[in-house]
Amino acid sequence: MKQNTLFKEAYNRALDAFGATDRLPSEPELAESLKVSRTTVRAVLHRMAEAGLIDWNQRSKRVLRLPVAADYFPEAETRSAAELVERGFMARVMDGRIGLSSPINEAELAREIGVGTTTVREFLIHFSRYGLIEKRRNSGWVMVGFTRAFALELADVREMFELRSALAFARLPKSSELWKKLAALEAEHRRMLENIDTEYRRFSELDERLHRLIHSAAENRFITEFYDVIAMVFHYHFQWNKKDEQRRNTVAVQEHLAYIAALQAGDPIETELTCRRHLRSARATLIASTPAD
Amino acid sequence: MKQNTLFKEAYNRALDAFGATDRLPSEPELAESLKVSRTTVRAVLHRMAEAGLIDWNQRSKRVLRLPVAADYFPEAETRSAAELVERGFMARVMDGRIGLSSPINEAELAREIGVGTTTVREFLIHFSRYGLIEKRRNSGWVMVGFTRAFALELADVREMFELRSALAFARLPKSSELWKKLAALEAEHRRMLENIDTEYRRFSELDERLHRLIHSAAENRFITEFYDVIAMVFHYHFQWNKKDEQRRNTVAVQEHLAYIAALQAGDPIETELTCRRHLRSARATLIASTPAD
DNA sequence: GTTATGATTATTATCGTTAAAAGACAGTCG
DNA sequence: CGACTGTCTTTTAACGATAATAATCATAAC
Repeated sequence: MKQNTLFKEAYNRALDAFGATDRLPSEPELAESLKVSRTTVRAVLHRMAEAGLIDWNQRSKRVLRLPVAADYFPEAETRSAAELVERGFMARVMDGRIGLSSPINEAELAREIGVGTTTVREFLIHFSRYGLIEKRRNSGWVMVGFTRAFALELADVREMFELRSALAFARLPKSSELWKKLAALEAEHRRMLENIDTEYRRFSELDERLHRLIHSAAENRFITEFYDVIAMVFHYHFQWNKKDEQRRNTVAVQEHLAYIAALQAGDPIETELTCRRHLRSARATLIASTPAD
Repeated sequence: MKQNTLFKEAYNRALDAFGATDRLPSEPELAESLKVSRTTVRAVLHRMAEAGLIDWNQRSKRVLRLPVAADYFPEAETRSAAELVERGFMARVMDGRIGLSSPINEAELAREIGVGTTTVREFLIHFSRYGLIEKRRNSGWVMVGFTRAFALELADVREMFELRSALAFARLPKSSELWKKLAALEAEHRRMLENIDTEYRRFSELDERLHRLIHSAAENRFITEFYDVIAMVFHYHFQWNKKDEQRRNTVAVQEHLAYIAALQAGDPIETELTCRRHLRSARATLIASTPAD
């Protein structure tokens, strides 16, 4: 049966929002801020009243006491079956329990993760869009990606898309919101470079934000969505290949800064040059950590 | 419950293969040729024996009589629930019952098509990879594609990919198998042009084969897979927009021939020119039939 | 008269179950 | 001895059922 994880998660977030105010807002307002339906909001309010946190009578929702740690639901109970499957699957990919050409067994995964087979199946169908796993009719799934060929093909498309996006970015009117975001990212890069010895592990997150920002200039859903594939592959790649990480990331931050400067100058030639240079090292890093075919 | 559609379909195909020979091959051989497991082959043989078609005793499978129409299972019973859903959904998109920003109701679709909700759900998850429908959390799906913006974004990526593939094609060594396939397609184009008045409806199929051939030169799974999206959109577009079809297709065949000639000449400049010209008209046709935003 | 509430209805997320189909294994036939 | 068969085990495909959640609608409060 479906677990009320959404309710529990919303309840926890609602507790976080118990601020200075001694009255809670209306149901529709709460629904809006918690991003859930009114039905769930009402369930949350009922529980708060039961727990003696508020005195709830129609429109009046008076705060009786502030929440303490014991009022929160354990975080584990706030994860839907679908999330459990995703985490469980990814963990298995990362630690190698699911490796290249491993067969993937729906029932076994479901049992281990503790969810129904349907949920696992739906996750795999969805995940197959990234091209890393494939299905054989009336038989199981196999991991096919993470080969060198896969990485090369991914890198090729990435370069095509990013170059186009970067040139579109350079052409943006100076009034665009994206320039402000770029400036903010530039500042973050500089801060990171100053403390690179301690900060270099945060690079992969910064990298994703910069590339997504640039891709957003293309205003093309196919390009934007393709970045999901890249992000996933790089995310897992970064988890694997820790060798030389600090040096690689330092170089990458510098490449980013040159790239950002070229964009800000609106110089297409320099943009193309710095973009290519950065993507070339990203490609090399990725390729180096894939098994040879 | 799962229906034995695979068995029925394999049985029908096995009947088709009842040739001159009076003995059927071994189980593993049958399994190989029918592309099913031995389990299914044995079910087929059991049924054939019951129907008096063969005398089956261990390795001996003697043909007693040739199959007649009544021996076949009705075609409707050979379609899996998943296929039913796909056809049912597509039919609804084409005849407009599911239109732009229509909400899509899993339970309702399932009831109408006569399958379980899970099957519909899995189809929708899979189909969502084409970017035409989107899901809202804990709520239904909506049709979002087939807008002008979607068409423009699709056309942009298509041009990027096809240009790259075409240039790769032009660079292929003359020994490549792909040149033979291209020559065969060229001949088909010429034949079609001669009888364009009667043949023009077959163009869309020819178009897909040519473009898939060209894309295959890129040897990139992301490019190849992207053509699935294009093919689907064009397929449905061709179903809708019958206006002016003969004239459009005549022009397109001529553009194809020029494009093919440029490829065969191995001339990159001319390839790019003819490729762009053809894609420009394809884009115009597509855009013209999408609703303005 | 607008916005909020309470009650009701519709729809999704997820599970457990079962027939179909695939796969494994030991024994048998040529 | 190697391929084939019969039997048994494992796994997928698909269904129906139910709690959670969203959506709707009439009424009440401001």
